[in-house]
Amino acid sequence: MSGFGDNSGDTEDTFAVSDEQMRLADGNADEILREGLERIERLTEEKKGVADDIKDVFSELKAKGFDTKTLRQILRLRAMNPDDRKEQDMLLETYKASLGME
Amino acid sequence: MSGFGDNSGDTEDTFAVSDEQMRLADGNADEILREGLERIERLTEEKKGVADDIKDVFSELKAKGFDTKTLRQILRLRAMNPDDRKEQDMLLETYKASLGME
Amino acid sequence: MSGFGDNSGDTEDTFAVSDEQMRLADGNADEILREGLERIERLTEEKKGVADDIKDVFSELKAKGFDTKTLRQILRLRAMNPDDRKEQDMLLETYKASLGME
Amino acid sequence: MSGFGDNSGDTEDTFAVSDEQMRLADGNADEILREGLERIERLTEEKKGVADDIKDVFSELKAKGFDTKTLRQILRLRAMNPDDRKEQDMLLETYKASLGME
DNA sequence: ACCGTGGTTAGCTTTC
DNA sequence: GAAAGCTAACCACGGT
Repeated sequence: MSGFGDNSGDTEDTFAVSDEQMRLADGNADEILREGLERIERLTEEKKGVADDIKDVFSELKAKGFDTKTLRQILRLRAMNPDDRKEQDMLLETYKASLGME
Repeated sequence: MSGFGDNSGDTEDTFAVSDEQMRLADGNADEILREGLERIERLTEEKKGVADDIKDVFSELKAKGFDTKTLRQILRLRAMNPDDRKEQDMLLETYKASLGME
Repeated sequence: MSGFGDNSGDTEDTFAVSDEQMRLADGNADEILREGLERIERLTEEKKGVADDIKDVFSELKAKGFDTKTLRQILRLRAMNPDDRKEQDMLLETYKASLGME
Repeated sequence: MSGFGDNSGDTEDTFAVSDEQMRLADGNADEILREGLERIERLTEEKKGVADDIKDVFSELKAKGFDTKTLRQILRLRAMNPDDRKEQDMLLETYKASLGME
C-alpha cells in the first residue's frame, strides 16, 4: 500500500523483482506507516511526561502560596522580546487612555 | 516576599539566623519563585523540542504520500482502549441507524 | 431506539395506540434524537453567524489602524471585575518586583 | 488618537477645524474604538447566549439517555460533505488495513 | 507574498 | 482536587 498518489511502486515491472526485494528496498509502505506512527506515539508519550513535570512545578509553587494565573502572566512577559514587550505595553496604554481607563 | 498568606518566613526570629542561613534553608521566597520559573522555562523549551520532532515525523509521512488528517485519526483510534473503542463504535452505529444514516 | 437503557417506548402495547399517538406522546426516541440534533445544528449555525459578525468588527478596526491583539487585551480588561483587576495587577507587580523586572 | 501609522489626525492644521467638526466628520478615532469595542461586547454576549442554548439541548438529550460524546460524533459526520466523508472514510479503512487493525 | 481559514494546543471553568 | 468540556490563542496551510 502506498500513501496516495505518489509515484513509488511503479507497476510496470519492466524488471521483475521479488516481493522480498521490494520489502528490503523498502517499497513497503506499510512498514513506513507503522514505524512513523510508533515514533509519533513514543514522542507523544515523552511530551506528555514533560508536560506533567511542568504541572508539578506549578503545583509546588502553588503550595508555597503563589498564584498560578499570575505566574503564567510572568512567564508570558519573560518570553517576550523586551522591545516587543515595550511596544505592546505602550500601545495598550494608548488605547486605555483613549477609552478613559485609569 | 512570600507567595501569599502563608506563614513561611517566620518573622519572630526567636533564634537568630544569619541571612545566609535563611537563604540556604530557603526562606527566600524570591529565590523559590525564580528557580521555579526557570525550571518551567527549561521544561517548556524541552517540550517544544519534542513537539517539533513530532511535526517532523508528520512531515516525512506526508512527503511519502500519507494524509495527515487521517494519520491523526488512526493515532486517536490506537490510543483508545479497545473495549471503549468497540463500545463507542457500537453506540455510534446505533445512533446512525436511528437517524437513517447509511 | 432509546437513548440508553431506559424502558420508554414499551413495545408490548397492551393497549393499542396508533403510531400518531406514540409520536405525540413522544415515546419515539428517534424523533427526540433527530429534533435535538436539528436544534443544535440550527443554533450552531446561528452562533457561527454571530462569530462572523465579531470577526467583521475586528477587521474594520484593523483596517482603521488598530492592533487586534491589543484590542483583545482591552476587551479582557473591560470584562474583568474592577476589584479583581486591581488585585490581579497588584499581584503581578509584586512578582515582577520579586524578580527584578522593571 | 489614531490606531497606528495612518495619516488621520493631521497635526498641521493648515485650516482650523473645531473639535466638534472633527468629531462629526468622525476623525474621532476614540469614538470609533469605543463603538467598535461595544459592538464586539454586545455580539459576544449574544454568542454566549446561543452557546448556552446549545448546552441546554445537550443536557436534555443527556438526561434522556443519550451519550454526549457520540452525539458530537454524529454532528460532525452530518456536517461533512457526503463525498468528503466517503473519501475520508475510505482512506481511513485503507490505513487501518495497512496496520492490521480489524 | 499575504490574507483568511482550519486545526491544534493551551488555559480557564465547571462538575464529580 | 482531578477530570472533562468549552473557549480563546496560535500556527501552519492553501488560496488569491
